[in-house]
Amino acid sequence: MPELPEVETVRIGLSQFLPGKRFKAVSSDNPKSFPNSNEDVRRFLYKAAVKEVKRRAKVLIIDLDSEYSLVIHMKMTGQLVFVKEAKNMKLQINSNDQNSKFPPSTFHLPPSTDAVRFGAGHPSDSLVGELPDRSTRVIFEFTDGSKLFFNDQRKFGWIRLLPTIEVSNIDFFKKVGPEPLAADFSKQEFRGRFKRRAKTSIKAALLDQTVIAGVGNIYADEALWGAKINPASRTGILSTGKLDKLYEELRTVLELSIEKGGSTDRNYVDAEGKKGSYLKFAKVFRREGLACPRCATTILKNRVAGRGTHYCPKCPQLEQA
DNA sequence: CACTTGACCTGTCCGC
DNA sequence: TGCGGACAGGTCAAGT
Repeated sequence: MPELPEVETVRIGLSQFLPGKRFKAVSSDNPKSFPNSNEDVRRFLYKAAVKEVKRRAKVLIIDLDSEYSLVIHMKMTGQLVFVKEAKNMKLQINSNDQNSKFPPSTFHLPPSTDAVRFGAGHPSDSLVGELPDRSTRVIFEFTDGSKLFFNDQRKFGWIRLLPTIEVSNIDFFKKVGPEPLAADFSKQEFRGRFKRRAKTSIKAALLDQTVIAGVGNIYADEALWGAKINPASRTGILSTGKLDKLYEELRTVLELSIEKGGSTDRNYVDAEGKKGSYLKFAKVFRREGLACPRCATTILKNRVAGRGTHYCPKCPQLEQA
């Protein structure tokens, strides 16, 4: 999915457009993507307005003035794309999806309108064409005619409408670790979080959302390269100095990526449908077979913690010598 | 508990 | 060109 920098980029984008917008209609092709009942939608979403768009870990939270919130996890392939002004667009979503094991939603379908993309960059900067497309799972329409599309090829992602006060009680939020970019997140706390995971690889520990929030496969590999740590290293053998270096590198990499609008490997786009450019700056991710920017050794890719893992085999050794 | 593996889905790419 | 298998940015539930 979108990792922390991608979700943060979407949050920043949506924050420009959504506050004050009032929901008029929602449609969904798939209860897995949006399981709320029509009754909940009618009572707490329709006529509610957006107050604020927030993020915790890789999850977006849209607070409404009905004291309800939309909680959104994009998982691997989710996209949230805002489309301003639209007319004559066909809204029969996923009409070709005859094999779906879920019945079509009975949510009220928005009136026909015509898509005009808002803020779309040059076509080559966009992965999103006419919307809705066959990956569109949920469409929100606002009273001014603008729309928010939730596209999700693999259907792992979800959106839930919950009372705002219950958001922090969902299982994921009760267990998730601290925000790595929070001003009060210290090196000491970072080191301490890994004690529980001493016997696993540092890569598995970084990906564990209950240790630190928001790190995924791209930034785990990038931060470990920055700190000259082999991703397969057992967490327990890493020195205080090494973990401190990892703390610095992780924060640097996450901040740089937010500045670059996130990473687009395959599906990720920002709130206006545009790709992020961080991968141009990546040192190891998706660079297997190329030269390490530091020591020119060939970058390898293999499996660590069940995930494709990119690393320089030489840098950590040079460091120890 | 800590740790690993497979499942959830669809699409694409690669080798035969 | 077709077909099977591996793999893809993330969690979960199960197993040891």
